[in-house]
Amino acid sequence: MRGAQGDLLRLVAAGHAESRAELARLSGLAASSVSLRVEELIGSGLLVEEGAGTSRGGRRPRRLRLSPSAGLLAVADLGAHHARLGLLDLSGTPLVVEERPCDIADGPEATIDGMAAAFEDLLSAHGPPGVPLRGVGTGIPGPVDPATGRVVAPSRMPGWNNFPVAERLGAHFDLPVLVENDANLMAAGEARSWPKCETLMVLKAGSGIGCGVMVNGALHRGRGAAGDISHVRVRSDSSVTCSCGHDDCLEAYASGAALMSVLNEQGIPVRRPADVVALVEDGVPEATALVRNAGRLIGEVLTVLVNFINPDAIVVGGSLSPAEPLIASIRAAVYERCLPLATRDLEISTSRSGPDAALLGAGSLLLDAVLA
Amino acid sequence: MRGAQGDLLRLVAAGHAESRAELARLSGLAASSVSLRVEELIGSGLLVEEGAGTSRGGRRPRRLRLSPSAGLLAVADLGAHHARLGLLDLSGTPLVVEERPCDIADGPEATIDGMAAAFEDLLSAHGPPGVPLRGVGTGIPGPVDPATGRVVAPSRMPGWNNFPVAERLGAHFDLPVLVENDANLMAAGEARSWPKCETLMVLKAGSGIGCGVMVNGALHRGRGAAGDISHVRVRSDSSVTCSCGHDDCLEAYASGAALMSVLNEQGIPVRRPADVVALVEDGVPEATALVRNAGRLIGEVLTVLVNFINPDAIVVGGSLSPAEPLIASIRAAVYERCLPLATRDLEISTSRSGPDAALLGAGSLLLDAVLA
DNA sequence: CGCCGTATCTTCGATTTCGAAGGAAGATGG
DNA sequence: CCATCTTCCTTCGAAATCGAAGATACGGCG
Repeated sequence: MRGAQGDLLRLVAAGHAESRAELARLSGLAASSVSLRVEELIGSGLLVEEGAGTSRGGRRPRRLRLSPSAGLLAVADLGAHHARLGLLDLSGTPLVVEERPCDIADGPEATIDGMAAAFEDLLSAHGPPGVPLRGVGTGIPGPVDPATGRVVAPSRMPGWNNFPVAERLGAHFDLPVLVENDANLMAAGEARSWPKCETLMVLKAGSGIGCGVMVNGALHRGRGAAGDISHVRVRSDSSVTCSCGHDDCLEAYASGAALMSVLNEQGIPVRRPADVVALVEDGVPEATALVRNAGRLIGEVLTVLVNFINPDAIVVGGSLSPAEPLIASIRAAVYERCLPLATRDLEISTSRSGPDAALLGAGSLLLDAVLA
Repeated sequence: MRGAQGDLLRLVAAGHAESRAELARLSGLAASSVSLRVEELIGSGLLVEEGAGTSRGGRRPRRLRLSPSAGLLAVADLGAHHARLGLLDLSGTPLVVEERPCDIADGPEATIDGMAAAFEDLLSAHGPPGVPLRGVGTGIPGPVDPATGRVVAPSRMPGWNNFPVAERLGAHFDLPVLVENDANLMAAGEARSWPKCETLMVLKAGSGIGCGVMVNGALHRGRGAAGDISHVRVRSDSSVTCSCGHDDCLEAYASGAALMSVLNEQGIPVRRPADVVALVEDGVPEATALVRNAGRLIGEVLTVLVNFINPDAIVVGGSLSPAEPLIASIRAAVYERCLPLATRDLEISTSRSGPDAALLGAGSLLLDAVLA
């Protein structure tokens, strides 16, 4: 499962290639070599041949797929008050996804151990017998040092600073382990649905505000905090001090948490970002105005980044993203203020991958580790 | 000169490898294959063996260099009122560099044809006989569509909009042609001096403000305008309308042109950005205050980008960059406002490649086209 | 229907690449 | 000064890869 052999598997698993001919084109190998190796992979039970594809004017290709028994990945997306967990096959297709309550305030040990136990539950309940688990991974709602798998200076995860999540998770499974920021996972997940995008920005608007960037098919990590936009200073009349110690951070005005706190002060009770969305859909003017303002502020920040990075698309996800005024005012700000060249073919839209985007992203990134 | 053979040449030319052993390590090929191919390349006169390198504990490597007769590149960096031109060998080392007056207001045809003539002059005066020209390239002080080599909506190049620079230049030389934004070229040039940087931002502060980004050793182009920061809205008391039609663009406050126009209004005559630098060095308070303010505004914009991209270094170049207060106030703004994780090992400094950075960058990018 | 063009996949000899072993040249350390 | 270690480079048989030619399968067209 290493080297060039892995490259072929990766191309099939990632959905880039479906036939020997496509593999030859994408891998750069000669068609004959591809055939040989595919035969080996089929022999070892990792690939299966499955019917025929559609003709492109000549003989129909024989479709290749990863064998369902090639392996499983256990992935999670940790939120503040709940975790989404799933089992994927090696091609990233979910077998099961479920949501469990879980409080990161319980501390890292309990949370990670609980996650490991939940993975075991899922495996025994839904894992086909004889199919090996090949990797585990999770998203974290805070900055993660990619090299060490540690949480670094999270603003909304008390007790987690510097905790070695990857190590703890790896203690339960002797397998490749992935620990990554949640917005980054969303970006990796969405990227599979935007195959023609060289540069993709994914904004996660939930309790917090996060952002992930894919450049040329790879996640841009920088030194670990890349994609952070929550502590950018915004233009504002009033002056609010953010938990980071600076004034007028985007997060202090436009995050779900900020919106909820304002609404609660106004006597409108909300407990989760989804409640805010519901209020907007019910036409509650206070909520709509707040969301619209949040979108404008986020959009103004994106303005700078769009001019600079020239993404092909911006995907807005997260629990606040179903609120129409949010994305509308983001669009307005970006299209009004950015350079024509940057916005000419820029698409700004909601998720194509749906609520499991982060889990899919974890699968996609884990695959690289598994097939290394 | 194609394929794997070219990869070895490229590694030597780019300065990444100096011996067969290094080539083997970096190319992934077996040492024996490298030896074979290097022998061929020496046989065909493209590589030469030159003395011995320094030992790393064992036998000394036999140093490899590109043959001086392997070829030449003719490169230029077009400014508003002058052009820098040079001849490089294939390893990017300059043979000659000279500056000529030249006015882009004369229009694209005259400017490009003049450049071609200047290249011919340089070749006949300084080109070693028998050494073939293998590529030509130039930097443009405006946005360039990388696919077509056309100038796109330049703000300070009247008459150039949509002009096919690459085509016009290619009409004079039947060779690979490179046309690229000047800040992008600077970024590519600096990257050679910052080998350990995965992500590098280069800010060009001259008459205009430009920026180039290198990600994982490659120039990030986006859809052509990537790196543009001049039309970002800045926080300001007054309100100035920029040539782009929006209010309070960075360029309208912090570009060399903007500083010069303010100084001239104050009765302090300046004609070039270098004059502003001279005033600052002479301690003229009006100039110093202006430059300091420009640095603060630029720094505030960089703040957003640093949090987002997490570069390993920011290089400040351009004709305004020798002014100490500029870089000092950029540093102050970035270090004060950015996330600790993003600034922890961030270096902000002036050019390591000197005034020829853009020419070196053109050489570096051209090499890829020549050895393709 | 049979022929042609096209695309996919396989066969097989020629070529390239690998990698283990060994020679060459220098550093290190008694 | 000599044994030993490290690194660099080459040699040569084994193995992987290529690529041209052919076999297979499909759509379209007269």
